[in-house]
Amino acid sequence: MRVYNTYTRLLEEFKPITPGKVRMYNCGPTVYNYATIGNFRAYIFADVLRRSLEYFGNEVTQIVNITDVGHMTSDADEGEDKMSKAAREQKKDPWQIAEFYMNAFFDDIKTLNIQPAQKYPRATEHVAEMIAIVAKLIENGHAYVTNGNVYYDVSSFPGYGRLSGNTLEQLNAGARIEVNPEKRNPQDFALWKQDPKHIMQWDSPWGRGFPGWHIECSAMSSKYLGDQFDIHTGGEDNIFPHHECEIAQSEGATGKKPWVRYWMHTRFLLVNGQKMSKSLGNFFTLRDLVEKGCDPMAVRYVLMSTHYRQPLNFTLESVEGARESIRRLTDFRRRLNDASAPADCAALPEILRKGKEGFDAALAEDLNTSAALAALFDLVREVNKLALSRADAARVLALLQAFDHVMGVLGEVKEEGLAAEVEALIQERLESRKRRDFKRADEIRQQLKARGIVLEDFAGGTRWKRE
RNA sequence: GGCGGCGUAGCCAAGCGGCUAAGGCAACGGUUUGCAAAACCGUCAUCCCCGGUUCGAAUCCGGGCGCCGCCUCCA
Repeated sequence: MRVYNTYTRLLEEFKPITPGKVRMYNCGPTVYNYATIGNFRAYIFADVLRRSLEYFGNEVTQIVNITDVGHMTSDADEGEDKMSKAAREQKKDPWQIAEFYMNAFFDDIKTLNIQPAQKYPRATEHVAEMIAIVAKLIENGHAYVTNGNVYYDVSSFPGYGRLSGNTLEQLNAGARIEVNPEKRNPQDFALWKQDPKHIMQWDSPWGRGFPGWHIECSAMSSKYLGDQFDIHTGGEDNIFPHHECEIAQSEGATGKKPWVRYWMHTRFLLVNGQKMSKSLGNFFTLRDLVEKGCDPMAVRYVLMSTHYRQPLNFTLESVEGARESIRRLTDFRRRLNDASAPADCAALPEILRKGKEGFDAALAEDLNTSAALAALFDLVREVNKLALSRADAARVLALLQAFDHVMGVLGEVKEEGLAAEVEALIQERLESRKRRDFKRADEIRQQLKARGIVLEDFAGGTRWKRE
């Protein structure tokens, strides 16, 4: 498998530190609001990556953090942090806000068929670990204390800027930041802050305060994955400053390099070709889409079917298309039940082999999900031309399920029953057709259609599906 | 101003120097069907614009135009 590493800007052969075992950290949600489909693009990418690694035979330990300490909002918001702002607006305390939106997040990932990570550590439960790293950084000469605040001294870490492609000089030149006289360099970032107005506070060796933006990921990743691990993912907006600072913290504290072997970042999502924003009216949470009648699996399909390093243009039309694509696949699967050829099809093994080869090769090339889907649809078309035996159908089904372990859009085969009355009608219709009483047959089909049951006749009888 | 990326059919989207530019959706024709549905076959793109490099460019280079991300901690 090859993956694109943001750090080296190269496609690299993926080799986990421990063969067959992958340790992965995904930047998770800040739980001050519902996650948007833009956020979910990143989470679904992480999910498909994890599923692909498993598909290729790896055991994956996946950690997703829950940021339940406030990050600051934009400058325009006058520096109020996101948690406090939500708390004020909703007249709740920040802890309640975090609890509420964390649960909403768990509901949403279930709706999107995202496999649960092994652990979802919460920042507020790891403040002691953060303090330990900050202390270590001070001891190692990477951080300094002023007025109860602790800052990271970026000039002490020569690699600062490597991930994002910035240099300190460039950052200085473009700086629109005001000089904070407490800081040695304008780019120094806070590891621990004091502010009596802040609602969430903890005791520390430097006084009562709260942790800086970036320290939680350094603390929680090393706690659950060790001082060095394989993959770290996030949205492209995390590259700088968040991940840049994390590297400086973790490598500065442990002295071990590289902290992370492969950095993988998802590109942003656009809606109707534009940045998602409330003023443009193209701002969607998963719940917004479900309310509009979008099938969550179709949303998942849209989000996973574009390569993760391409901008994804999300449109309601594309969700509709995705729903039809899924239907083509589920119809295909359903039809396998009716396979009844007396002998195995000689052409099938080669078609399956080619399909799997194409699918695997696409995934192995930096998770090219679009190409993987193309290989799957090619296979579907070829198989649709064949007359399959029961054993053939089982072979196709097994492969389809293996593919869906990665895609996660088809779900389990549901053994759904029908009401006895409906069964009776279908039976009656079969008999009507035998008598060539097509009037009655069509009447029954109309009747069932009104109840959301679609009938399809084929050589071996009649099959049904729900609309 | 600095750094990075994108622009391929009505829509979504692969391809990143060389077979007829993948795949899905939609649309339209046909085969099949009692009628349907599903399925199958067919039709549907000179790859944003202009110039250049090359035997050969959607793919590389230069210049436009459009869109997107980042450029920090602040209270």
